[in-house]
Amino acid sequence: MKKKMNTQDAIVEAAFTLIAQHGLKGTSLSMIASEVGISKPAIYYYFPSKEELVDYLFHIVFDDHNFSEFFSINEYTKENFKKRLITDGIRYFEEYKHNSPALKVVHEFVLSAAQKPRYEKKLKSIMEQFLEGFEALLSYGVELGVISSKNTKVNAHSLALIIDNLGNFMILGIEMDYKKIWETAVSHVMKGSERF
Amino acid sequence: MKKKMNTQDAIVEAAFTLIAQHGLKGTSLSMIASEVGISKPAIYYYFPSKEELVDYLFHIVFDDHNFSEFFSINEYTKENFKKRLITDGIRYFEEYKHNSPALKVVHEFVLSAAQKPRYEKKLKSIMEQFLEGFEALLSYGVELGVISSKNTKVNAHSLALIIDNLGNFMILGIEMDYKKIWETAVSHVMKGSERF
Amino acid sequence: MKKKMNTQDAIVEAAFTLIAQHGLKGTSLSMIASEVGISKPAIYYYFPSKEELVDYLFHIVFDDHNFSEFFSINEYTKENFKKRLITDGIRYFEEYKHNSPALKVVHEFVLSAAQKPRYEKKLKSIMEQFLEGFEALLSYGVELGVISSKNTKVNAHSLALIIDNLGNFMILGIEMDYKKIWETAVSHVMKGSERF
Amino acid sequence: MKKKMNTQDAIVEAAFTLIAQHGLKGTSLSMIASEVGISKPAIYYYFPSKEELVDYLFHIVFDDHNFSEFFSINEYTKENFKKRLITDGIRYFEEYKHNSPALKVVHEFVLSAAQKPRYEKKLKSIMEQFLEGFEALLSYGVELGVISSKNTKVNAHSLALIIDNLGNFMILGIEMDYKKIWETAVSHVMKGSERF
DNA sequence: AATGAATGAGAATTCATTCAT
DNA sequence: TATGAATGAATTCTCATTCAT
Repeated sequence: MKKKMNTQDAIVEAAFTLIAQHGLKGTSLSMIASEVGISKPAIYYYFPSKEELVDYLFHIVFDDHNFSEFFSINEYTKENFKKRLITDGIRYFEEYKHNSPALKVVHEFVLSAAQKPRYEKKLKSIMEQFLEGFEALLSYGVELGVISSKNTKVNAHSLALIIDNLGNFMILGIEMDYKKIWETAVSHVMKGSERF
Repeated sequence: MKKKMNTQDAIVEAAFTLIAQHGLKGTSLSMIASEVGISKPAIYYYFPSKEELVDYLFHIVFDDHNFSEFFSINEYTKENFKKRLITDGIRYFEEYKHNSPALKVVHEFVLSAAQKPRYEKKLKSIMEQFLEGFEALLSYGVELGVISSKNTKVNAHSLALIIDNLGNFMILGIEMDYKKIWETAVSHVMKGSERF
Repeated sequence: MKKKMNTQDAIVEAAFTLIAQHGLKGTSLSMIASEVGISKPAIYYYFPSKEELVDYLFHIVFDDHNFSEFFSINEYTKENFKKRLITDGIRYFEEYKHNSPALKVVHEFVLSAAQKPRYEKKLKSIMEQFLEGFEALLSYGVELGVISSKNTKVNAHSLALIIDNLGNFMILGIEMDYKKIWETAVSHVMKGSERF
Repeated sequence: MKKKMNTQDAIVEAAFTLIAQHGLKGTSLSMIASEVGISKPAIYYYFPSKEELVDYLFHIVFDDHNFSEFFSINEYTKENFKKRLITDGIRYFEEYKHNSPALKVVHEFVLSAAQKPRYEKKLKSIMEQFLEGFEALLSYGVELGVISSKNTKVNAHSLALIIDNLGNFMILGIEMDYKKIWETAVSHVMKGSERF
């Protein structure tokens, strides 16, 4: 399957793996080159600089890591809403369990965002997109009459905060009843749950 | 008060500020030395290596950043429980607003934990302590009769996940109704909130 | 006319322009290739190495930049000698004003001559040719009876030194009364000027 | 004599020698370091970058290479003016014969001036200073009554052009009657020489 | 007639660290 | 309690060149 990757893909993959292991600054072009089995300058044939290689990874990661990738709003119905929201969420953070390098790399980007204004903007917008995804989903739930109409925004953000951090805690290997936590969080936003 | 800091403290403080700005790997001893106004080798008089300096910072950060620093369980009463939990929580993540270097450094450590097993363990235990803090607090609430007796652990973890991530989102400057989200989360764990 | 230059000429022209701008060592084959719009190895189809390309430029430059190109001895007469010498000289250094890349490249070669014995010889012979050109011209003037018969060689060299350096100063953009200086120099070698 | 130079001076000297031989771009820090017998980073202890090292050389060269270094106007009298001007001039370009690296480095700077605006300005001002030096000297000669009062500026510039280029031709090793040329040039500007 | 892919050598620079003083 | 001087190893990146196609 992996048989004969082209060099560019091999560079990208090696970069992912190594950055996941050693961090953005901790990964040098030498490391990548020797992982791929090519010479250092060969990388420059595909990417004009380390920065641009990292940018490329950034886009790959976040293009795969958006809300709609995990929660397809159009498949939600009145009947399946709660169940679907629960299972989609579980699917989302379960990915962390498999410890895909991409997810650790996301972490690296979050970190470096604090230092690189360019990333900060992009990352912020991705996060906001994520929040808006939940808002839209809950709004749709309100339309369907299955979601409490009060505080949609606050509820959406709460769900986003929880599910995002569940992944973070998972990476650290902290034991929690992830599914139960998520189920509870979802239940709180379902109709009949509001009392305040 | 700050007048004549001793060199060691000056090094530590400079290291904090710089790591917050440039990251762990992005901060060199040169930078620290010139920030403090001493020579590079002077740092070696106080710390045998960069690694040990970082270790020292690590301990400082996490000794100040523990649960009981923000939530003093013994001041909670049946009457003030909810209010207190809300205000203590707000106080916790409000600190992020002031953007204290220490908090950005925590982030750096979280990140580097993925790469340094030594940190990983320590960090994990700190996180778990944080979770246990919430568990203990909620258990005390159950005793006092103000907290739902069901799913104490799940509720405690939910609170921890939310409050921790509220800080993360704040660092990125994402606009949310932070207080409302926290109030809602607290309300969900108060007695009378349980229905499922 | 220039419409469809062949690749070789395009390489040469690009090389000229770029060397004039960035110097001999500051101009890489990559730069030339991308200026021409071809691939780097394509240059190797026309020139076996950078060195040989530079050699080629060297010859082009100095074949165009010889004495007789500017001073056609056979058009000088007793009557027009002074005037002609003045106007030909002006024409010579005025070319510097137009800042032709070729002239900056000459400079580069002069410089690199100090480092490359191969160029040194060639350059020296070109300079000597230039000096001999003036000697021949003045000798002819002596024959015609318009030029002081004393010190012909010294006078010729003086003229050569002045006219050559006028160009150098022009490149630097130093303001001088170039024409007056040249006129005065020419006058000094005309008959009747000698007194010592 | 050379016994125990300090490292900085050794770096500067090595840089001079090597730049004279291989040019500005052709001289690497590695070369300098190994010539001095130190490690590459040691150079960075003394100079923050190659550029600043070159700047330093630039200043050294031109501080030693100014008009008043060679022509001390206050030692010129009515009686010794011509003789003095001739001998000072000879002393000036004779220095080229000894082929001091500094002079070849000047050449390098002249060349690179075309590419580096920062150098261009500096170099231009040095050249202009040189021209003004001759103007001032000739003006003084006019005051003393030994120099033709006509065209002082043009005469000064002519002398400057000749003496400067005599050095250039000397570097190339072109044979000329340098002294005679200079003597003739000086004679032309002395009183009694004017006729036009 | 030209290119895509790759490389070895070497450039400038930075870093953590050492050691005599 | 510090520093001046120095270093080995590493970093990103560029360059002239090669070669199969």
